[in-house]
Amino acid sequence: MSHNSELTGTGGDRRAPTTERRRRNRRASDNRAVTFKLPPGSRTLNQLKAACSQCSLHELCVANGLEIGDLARLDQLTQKRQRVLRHQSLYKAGMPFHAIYAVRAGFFKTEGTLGDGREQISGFQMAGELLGLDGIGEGRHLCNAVALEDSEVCVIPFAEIEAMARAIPALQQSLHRLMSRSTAHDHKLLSLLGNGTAEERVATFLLDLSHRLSQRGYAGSEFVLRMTREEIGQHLGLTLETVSRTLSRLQRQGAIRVQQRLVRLVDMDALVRTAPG
Amino acid sequence: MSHNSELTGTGGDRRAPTTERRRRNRRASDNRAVTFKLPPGSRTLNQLKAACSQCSLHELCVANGLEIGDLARLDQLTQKRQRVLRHQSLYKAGMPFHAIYAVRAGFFKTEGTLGDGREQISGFQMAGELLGLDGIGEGRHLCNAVALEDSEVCVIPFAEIEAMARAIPALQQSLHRLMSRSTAHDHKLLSLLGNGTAEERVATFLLDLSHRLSQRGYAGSEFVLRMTREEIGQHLGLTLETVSRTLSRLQRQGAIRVQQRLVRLVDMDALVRTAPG
DNA sequence: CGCACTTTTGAACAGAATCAAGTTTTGTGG
DNA sequence: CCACAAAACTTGATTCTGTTCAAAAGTGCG
Repeated sequence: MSHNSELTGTGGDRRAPTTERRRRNRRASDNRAVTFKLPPGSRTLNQLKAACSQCSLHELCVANGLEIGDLARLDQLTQKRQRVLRHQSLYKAGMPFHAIYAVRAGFFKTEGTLGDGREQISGFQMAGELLGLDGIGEGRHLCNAVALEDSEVCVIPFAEIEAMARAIPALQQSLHRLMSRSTAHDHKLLSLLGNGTAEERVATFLLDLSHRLSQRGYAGSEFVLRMTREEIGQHLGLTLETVSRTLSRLQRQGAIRVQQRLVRLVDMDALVRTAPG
Repeated sequence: MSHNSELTGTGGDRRAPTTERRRRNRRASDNRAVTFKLPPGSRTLNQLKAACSQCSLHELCVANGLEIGDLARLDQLTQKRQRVLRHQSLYKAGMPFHAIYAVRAGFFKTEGTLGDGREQISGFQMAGELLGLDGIGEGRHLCNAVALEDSEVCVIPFAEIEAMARAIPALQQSLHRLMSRSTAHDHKLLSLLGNGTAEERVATFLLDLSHRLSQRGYAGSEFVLRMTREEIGQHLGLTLETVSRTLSRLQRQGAIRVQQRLVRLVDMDALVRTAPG
């Protein structure tokens, strides 16, 4: 598949390959957020598809646990969509915080900068995951959310979902659960960066991706990495060379099979044994 | 004050130095959570002192932003106190999650274990800070919360504060703000562990402590570390030897003055220059 | 006073970073 | 469709920061 376009999840093995998507120019500097105008007529259809009640990611996202009636109310909030082209930012550090975002399709990274050149990628977000939670506290975003492929998000105005959460206990709980899980995920990552060897970090990273892809119905044992070696390194606290070497080593050990961005987890048990915990 | 039950904050420079606190036996294995029976008669007084509306940490904690009437309602929730002796656990990984906790006095660490010996301390919590947020997602605690000195917490039943947050928007917002800030703090730490040298990590750690102590009315330029070098290392992803060496180096450079647990930040600017970001 | 714990410091070692070169892949424009 | 340029990836050699191993000194408490 040359460049597959369709706002694919991440696996590439769920939807059939589709017609080529036209590539927009995407220079590294060209990262304004862009909202697409939909062609006239498509609006209604899109709204239908868009509703939480119709969304296939339903039970992974904020809608989890809601009754049918409440789902309909949530639909009102999540009408607004925003497309973000590859290498463009959904939001940037310093921008005022108004909304959180649920990834509908595509793949994001959230990166913080350390003043000098160094950057840390706090996480990668795929379909059904939330973006922007760290902006609540200060009323402005603290990191850049950049699409790694052409993507689409649901825009969820935060004040409004807060209001709705007051009326719908299940929504409130869902929101809290997601925030808490994101914290738990961060703590695991902290532990990994604090204690893990390069091999443990990479193995854990692959298993985490695999797990999240499985949850979304993609094959967990073979997938395409949406990020570069450098970005993996910025996430795991390693250099791109070390990431590359470690992937090669895991391959030599027979745990995985790597070919550029394509990864196959050949010996899952070996990976699990390699990962700590 | 025989066994210091004077649950001191953390500075040690706010209250006058007192008579030696009698050490309870504090074997590593002796870490059950213990709720003290208060001496008869003291109950009423304590409840009064205990109320959020009377609490000096008021604006740092969940009560922040509440109006006087709502504060009174919150007081109903936060009646329950729990003392935790040094080296005992407030909760442990795996225990069912029912409540979050606000540190009223004392000092905690939250540590996760990696199966093998390795441990990561995700954070240190001082007066006014929340404990247990990472348990919401799974309904059970994911780490151990251990008191580093005799401490006291407010027990906040989570289902009840959720209910109250539905009724009091300011409380809801306060809760969300605290969760978000904890995430933001984690992300900064991630960045530090991913990119920072030992010197940058230790300098940043000292500045963070200093800042939080200042917020609480303690001197930010001189304080007593409540944790061992090993615990600092488990937090920053360093060995205790490296922590010790780094503190010595910072002292040689004239940035700080260290004498066992006592730290004085002599040249704050130098520290800030050393810390990244 | 003695014992356990904590801290400091030194010396040797190891894992990842850095520096460097070469290859493959991808994208662009003719 | 091809050629060229840029980006991404791999691999090797060397360097360096922090770890490990080890010993000794300081501190606190019974």
